[in-house]
Formats: sequence, structure tokens, C-alpha cells
Amino acid sequence: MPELPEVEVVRRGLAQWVVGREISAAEVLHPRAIRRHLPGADAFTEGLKGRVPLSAERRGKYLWLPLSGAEEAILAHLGMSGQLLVVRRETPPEKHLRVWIRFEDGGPDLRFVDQRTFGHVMLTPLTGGVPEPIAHIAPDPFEEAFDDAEFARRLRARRTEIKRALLDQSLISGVGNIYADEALWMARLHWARPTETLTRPKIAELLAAVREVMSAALDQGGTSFDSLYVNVNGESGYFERSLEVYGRRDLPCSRCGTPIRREAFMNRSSYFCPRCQRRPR
DNA sequence: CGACTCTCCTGGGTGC
DNA sequence: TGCACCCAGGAGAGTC
Repeated sequence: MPELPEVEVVRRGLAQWVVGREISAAEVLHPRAIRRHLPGADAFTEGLKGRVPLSAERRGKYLWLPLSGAEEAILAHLGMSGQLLVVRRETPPEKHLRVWIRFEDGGPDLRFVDQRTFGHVMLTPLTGGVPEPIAHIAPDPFEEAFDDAEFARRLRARRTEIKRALLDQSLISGVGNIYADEALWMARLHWARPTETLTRPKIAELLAAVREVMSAALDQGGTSFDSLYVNVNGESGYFERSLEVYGRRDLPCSRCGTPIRREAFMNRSSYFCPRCQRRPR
């Protein structure tokens, strides 16, 4: 399950292996992979032909490659199981290969492989350097454009639980289920804590925790718990970074020894320490 | 505008 | 061994 650190690893791989190379051909092997590209597969492949990715950009979990020519970019979201692989062109097609991009220089292909097909790619206009479909999402906490004070103001104006707000990409992008649980544990906040009860210092502490858990993962090249996740060069994205709560049901909290609990929330799992992260009354 | 629910999809794991 | 489930989850669509 690629989250922001994993996606950043992929972005770096694209910058190294794909930027500057002219696309000779693209092929869509599964229509669902380009479902958000409304003009369809033919328009997608025609639109890519002959163009050169100029850079590799990221906001939250979205990746994009601005292209030579018109103000457009290839936009990708990996979803749960998406991979962008750079592989020798003789390599046989992967079982779940969805989009296949080849280059004029005869070098390695760029392949979008996605078992569960929650991910997608598309060709989209850029507006002020940002792809149109993601104009509504907030900057991620590592961007210059991210405004801590504005985040605190908007968070306190919400009437919802803190975890729901952390996962809301229009408030802060790039935080998924795993790092939301990790950051809440670090900041000693229960997932159901009402946002309007958070003080500004507590929000600052939470933001610091979000940045810390994600940069720690990034330092190790990304963390993943799903063997499906592979980075841009085909290497496994799995690293040994120990998580404090995610996936650790019934195991002792490293701060107090209390068994970690798992609760269903928003149709997914929330892991927390019932002692360090007291449920709000 | 905001809160909230539903839905999309596949295959590994589990229990009988 | 086979089969019917269950589960993982980001984010857009839709409702109120």
C-alpha cells in the first residue's frame, strides 16, 4: 500500500530513469487503468506519442510527469497495489500489466502494473503547474505551500473525528491509514478525538508527528506491508522499519506495554494503544 | 460548504 | 482439495 514516502521513492526513480526520454508508443491493456481519462484509450496513447517527460512531480500520493509540447502531464495514482516499473523492453509482460509505455531510445520501458486496479493513469492539462484533477487537494506537509496555521484553523473549524480529518485530502494530502495511525500514536491522540477540542499546540505536535513518521519511512526508502508494492526499479519497497501500532494488534505498546487494540473505523482498521491514546468522553 | 456513506477491484488467507 | 467467504483501502460520487 504505497503512501507518501513510497510514492516519493517512485518519483525519484522516474526522475532518474524516465525524464528526458521521448515516448515512442503507449498501449493500454486494461481500460479500467485509464478510467479517469475520459477521451479514452486511443486519445491517451496518441497523446503520449512523441512527447518527452520533462520532470517528475508529486503531491501527496499523486505523481505526474509534465510533458514537452502543450501544458499537459501524465498523472498517476498507485492506489493500493499499483507499481510503476522500469524494465528492459524484452521483459515478458507482467501478469497485471495495465499500461505499457515504450521509448524512442530503445531503453527500458515504463510499465504500470496493478493487481487490484484501484490505481489509474491519465493524460491531463496542467494549470499553474498542477494537474487539473488534483487542483482540489491540499498540499502535503512536506511542500513549501503547506501552511501549518491554516491547517490548524481549518481543522478546528471541522466537526468530525481527528482521523477522518487526517485522511481528508482536501485538508492535508498524502496521509493514509498506516501513517495516520502511527502519527496519532506518537501524538497520543485517540482516532475519535473531536477536531474542535484540539488546541493549537496539540495540532502542532500532531503535524510534527505526521512529518516524523513519514520522513522516518522515507529515510529507509519507504515502508510497505504488501509484497505487491515494488518501486520504480522493481525492487521491493519493504523495509524493516518497525511500526508502533499499525498491524500490531494484541502486541505490547512500546511506551507502556498495554496490548494494542484494533477497531473498525470508516470500513478499515484503526490500531491504537488504549492507555496512551485515551478515548474521548 | 461540510459530513458522511457507498462503491470500485482482486487475490491471499481462512474456515469448513 | 475445493469452495465460499472475508479483508485490504484511496478517493470520487452521491446524499443530506
